[in-house]
Amino acid sequence: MTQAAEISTAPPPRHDEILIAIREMIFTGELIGGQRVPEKMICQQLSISRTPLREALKVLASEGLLELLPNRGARIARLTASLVDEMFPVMGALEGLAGKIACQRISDDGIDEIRALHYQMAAHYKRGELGEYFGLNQQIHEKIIAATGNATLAGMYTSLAARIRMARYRANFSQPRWDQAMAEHDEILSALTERDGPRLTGVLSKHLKNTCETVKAVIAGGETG
Amino acid sequence: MTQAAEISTAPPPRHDEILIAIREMIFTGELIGGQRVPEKMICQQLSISRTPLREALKVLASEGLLELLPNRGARIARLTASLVDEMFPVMGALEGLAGKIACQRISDDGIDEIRALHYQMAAHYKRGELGEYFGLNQQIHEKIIAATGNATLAGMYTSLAARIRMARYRANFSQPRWDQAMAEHDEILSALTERDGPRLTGVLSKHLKNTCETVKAVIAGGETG
DNA sequence: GCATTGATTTTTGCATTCAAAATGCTACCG
DNA sequence: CGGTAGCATTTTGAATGCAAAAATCAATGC
Repeated sequence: MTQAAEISTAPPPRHDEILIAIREMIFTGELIGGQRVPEKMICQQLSISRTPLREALKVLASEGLLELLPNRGARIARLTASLVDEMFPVMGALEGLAGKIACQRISDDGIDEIRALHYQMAAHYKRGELGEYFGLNQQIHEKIIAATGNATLAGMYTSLAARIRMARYRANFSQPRWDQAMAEHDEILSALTERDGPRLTGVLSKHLKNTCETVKAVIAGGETG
Repeated sequence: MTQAAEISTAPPPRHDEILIAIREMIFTGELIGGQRVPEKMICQQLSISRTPLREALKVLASEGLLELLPNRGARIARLTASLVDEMFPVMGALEGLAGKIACQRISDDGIDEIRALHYQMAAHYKRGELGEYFGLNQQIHEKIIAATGNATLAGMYTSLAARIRMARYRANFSQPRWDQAMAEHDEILSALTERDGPRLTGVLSKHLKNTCETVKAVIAGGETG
């Protein structure tokens, strides 16, 4: 085994980094829904040429994060209420499946990790730290999905979650809604601890329905981010 | 309104056609699992340059139909048993959701269309015409998904179905299995006619489990297509 | 005879270039 | 004054060209 083995010391492919960079620009709100994306601008901003950029744009379009208008360039996808109504039932089906499988397969250590994240999140909730709360919240949901050991499921979930993140709905996260969400998370942790698949699936579904309403409220308010 | 309006008389984007062409090459078995895909070869075959081809390859990779090895080109994805075990539960969740929604939303005409497809399929079954059977089978499942009116759901389903189609499992479709599948389809039509969502979901799930076993049998037999 | 090393060839990744479509502007006409 | 036609500019779509990495092959040493 004289070769460098599997550890890739090679420079990372530009194309992937561009993908990540643009996704980040969308999530941070640097690029917002409906906005056109001139290739030249992004090229200068990232110091790359148009070829790898265009490759990344095609992939992002296939993920639904932006739309390509032939001969008229790309624009950031706009999240409509009807799209949200489409996406959340699918999210529900995926998370429901994940809940069921996770209860069967997650290790005790895995549950402990989620519990740790949960209490961290609860602390941020009590201190009113919304940004930190959302970060932990996302991590918990991802951990549950990851606990299924199903990469296909995880990939689809992540893709859908990314499209919803475009809404930046946390801007419309009222205190009552926050209280409710935190209570739902208590239930989630409880169901997971008891490895009660059906209950976890039910709670996740309820949690998701409420999130859906919040997101739609944001969109209806004109903030389509 | 002097412009050409929405009717696109413009030449279709090469990039999309390439995508479709390569997908077709995978489904027809012209490109088989594990096989490397030299850019030059495809370029000559389709009479295009490498730039749009590479854009298409990136998209296909993001769809899971092929994998990109940095600096080492693309290869057709290989369907492993563990991947199939991942994909079918997700398919089940999606089809289950589709069954539920379809029963609520499908029009009577929509049911009639599926019924027509069903009887056509049954005729091919009786005549032992496997290829035609599979074509109709695919159309029926797609119709059920389409009846939900949920494009996000349909897109995810289609993407997963495409990856499974790579297995060309019809090669291993025994007569007993075929009899069983046809019986399941009778049940599917029946549940749909009665608009019995839970029953439809259950039948689709059973149908899918059997398909999963058939696909895995093909893979285990060395034919990874 | 076999393995290893080095040069050659091929292939990939990206930048650049060229052509076509769309956009914006100006001048002209009603 | 408003609208349209024509031209210039900008932007996208695709082909080509160039540099780096990988694969291939030959020669050398053991």
